[in-house]
Amino acid sequence: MGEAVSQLGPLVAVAVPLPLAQPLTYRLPATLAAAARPGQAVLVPVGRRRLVGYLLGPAQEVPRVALKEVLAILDPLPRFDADLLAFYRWLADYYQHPLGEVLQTAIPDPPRGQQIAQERWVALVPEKRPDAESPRLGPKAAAILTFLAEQGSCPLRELAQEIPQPHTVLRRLVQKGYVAMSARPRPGAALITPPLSSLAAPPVLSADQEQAVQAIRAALAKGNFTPFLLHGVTASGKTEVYLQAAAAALELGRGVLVLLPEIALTDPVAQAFQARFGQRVALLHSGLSPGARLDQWRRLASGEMQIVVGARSAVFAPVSNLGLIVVDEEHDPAYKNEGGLPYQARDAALYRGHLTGAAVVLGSATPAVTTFYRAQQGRYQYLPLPQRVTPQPLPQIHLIDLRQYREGRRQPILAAPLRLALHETLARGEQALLFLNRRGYANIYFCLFCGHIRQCPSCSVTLTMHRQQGRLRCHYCGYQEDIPALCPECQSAALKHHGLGTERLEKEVQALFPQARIGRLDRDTAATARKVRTILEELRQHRLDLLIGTQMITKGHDFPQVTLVGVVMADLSLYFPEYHAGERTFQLLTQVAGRAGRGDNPGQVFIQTFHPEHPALQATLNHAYETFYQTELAARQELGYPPFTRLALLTLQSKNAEKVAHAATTLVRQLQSVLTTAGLTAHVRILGPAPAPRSRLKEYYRWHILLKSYGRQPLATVLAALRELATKKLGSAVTGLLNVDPVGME
DNA sequence: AGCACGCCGACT
DNA sequence: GTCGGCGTGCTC
Repeated sequence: MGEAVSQLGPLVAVAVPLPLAQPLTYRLPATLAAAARPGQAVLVPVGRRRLVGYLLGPAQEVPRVALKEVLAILDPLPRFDADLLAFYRWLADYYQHPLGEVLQTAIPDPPRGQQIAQERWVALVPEKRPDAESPRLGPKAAAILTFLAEQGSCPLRELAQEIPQPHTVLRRLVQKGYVAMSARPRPGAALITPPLSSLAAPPVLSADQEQAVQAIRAALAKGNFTPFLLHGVTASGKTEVYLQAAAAALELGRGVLVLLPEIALTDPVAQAFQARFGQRVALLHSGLSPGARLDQWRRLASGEMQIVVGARSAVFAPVSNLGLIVVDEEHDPAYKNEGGLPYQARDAALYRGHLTGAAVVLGSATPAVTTFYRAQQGRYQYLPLPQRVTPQPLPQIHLIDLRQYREGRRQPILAAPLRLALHETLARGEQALLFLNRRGYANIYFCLFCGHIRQCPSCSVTLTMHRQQGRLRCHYCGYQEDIPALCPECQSAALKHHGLGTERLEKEVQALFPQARIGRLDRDTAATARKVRTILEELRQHRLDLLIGTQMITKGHDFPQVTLVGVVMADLSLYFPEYHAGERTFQLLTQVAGRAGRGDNPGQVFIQTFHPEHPALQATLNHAYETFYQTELAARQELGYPPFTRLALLTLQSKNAEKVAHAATTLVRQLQSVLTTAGLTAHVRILGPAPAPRSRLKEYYRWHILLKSYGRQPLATVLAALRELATKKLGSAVTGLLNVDPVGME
């Protein structure tokens, strides 16, 4: 990144991974001054701890604070330059998160959480054991001593996992001399180099592709921020446009950032980039160790590699002289990070492009409503790719109204038309996919006698029955128990299950088609990426006739012999607690439907639903993106949802039910008065407080406050005030989580 | 986020 | 007098 020699004085600002609004100030010892550069990882003392922080720049003396010294520079190569820092600062501001935590999320070296260069260890002092003479010890003190006697010395962290909140007691044990505390360094991570591959030549472009490439080329030549929407149906050749745009950027000496919703070494887009550009491509995939990830960063930052391909966190990568950003499948919800820093990688990519004057290409067959709206407004250049580059027609889609296919009093899992189509497909020796977005056997287990429904003890959800494992499991916190033989409430044996998951679907379909070779792909059968590949490979080699699966099957590559796709229950995703459940359903179904007929034989898609009239389903039926978009946009306007408003969702949580409820009510009142004083009552609406859809999760009671804002600035004002209120006035037992531009409402 | 300090009720 | 639970406040 060609860092100029910095003029760092004796005082420096360092961002540390703590929820602090401001960086901390340190003295730079003379021995380090010459080597110090902004962006370097440094080791600093914070309280009694030592943390890895990042050097931001020069600082002023802090009144009434005795400054400590930077202990070491951990790596001479800066992790970021001034441009990247500006981007990180914007993220911190936009998502209302401390800069130190943004850096922690963005930069690979401290991989996660509090990566402390040294950790505190505890051990018994051998010559000093409590005996009959000693004062009596409490149960917690005794537990600590027993634990240490068994474990020998161990990190304080491990002790705290076993014995919660040991600090007060430990302090006294140390004072008495029974326990000793010390600091030990942590081991580092090894470096791994990525594989190389031979380079492929570009194919000839269609007229539409050519036009798209020319438009992007023109933007690159100007060097201004230019956003594009590349709207192309499945198999319309988006990847080739990305590749040639990347080649154009490289010719101009500019770097390329490619984001994919998920990434594995086998990802077709990732492979295409490697095949075309070889060693110039850094792959940031989930399988990399922290050390290997850092190695890729170094090569990018030094300019040795000019292209990075990765999942959402690659948006933070230090590409030098960034000129082109590609966000493939820009509508995909995987771009939204939940937990930690809840950022939207696609939105962040747009802002990064704005900062560095890059062309930003958002590609999708089913663009997010928000994205398409901006293209319609002329804020993004619209690049349509309406033709498939392969000769196959789009698959024929049938909606099955489940209400019309009851058989007596029973509702069959597969209605007659789908059963028939499956039968014919299998008889022809072709393959089929069945999609059901819920795993397990059944999702409710209850007592016919007293009505008791098995629920998770820590969450307000029903337990899902997993019959093969003989367990009831919570899909939110991982709690599990044996399937009870008798009702735990009334001891009755009249226990019954209800609802449908992939495990039961597999069993029922196998009973219908005893000869068929059936596979299942969900998180139960394919916990690892390798297992996913194995199952998909079996399908490709036609060692399976039928594959049943959750969303995981929507993301595979081409399966030329799959000619039938069945969606078993489209309604599952239609009624999620999300303002864009309709959009998600449309995107999901279009993607699933695209799995049918990728080879020589035409494809058929059957979608089972109780609501065939729903606009999202009608639009899927007719391959009518724009019709769907118009309906959805009108609904969003009516209800005041994005793109017409900006949302921020505040979740308050606590193990104490009364305290959260009280804190939520108080906070809403305070926010209302903030609105009134700021004169923003017309611009921002506060909805709630209301119990969250999952009102209890992992033992926490949860309340929601939703902010709806017309315009970006009013929301920023309120969020700044909110941060102030939330850090001071929530009460100790209540924590607040802020999600700017939330996707789900869970 | 940790981690320390200090207040206060419970118990020897 | 200790022990230990819990709330409060700080970290350069």
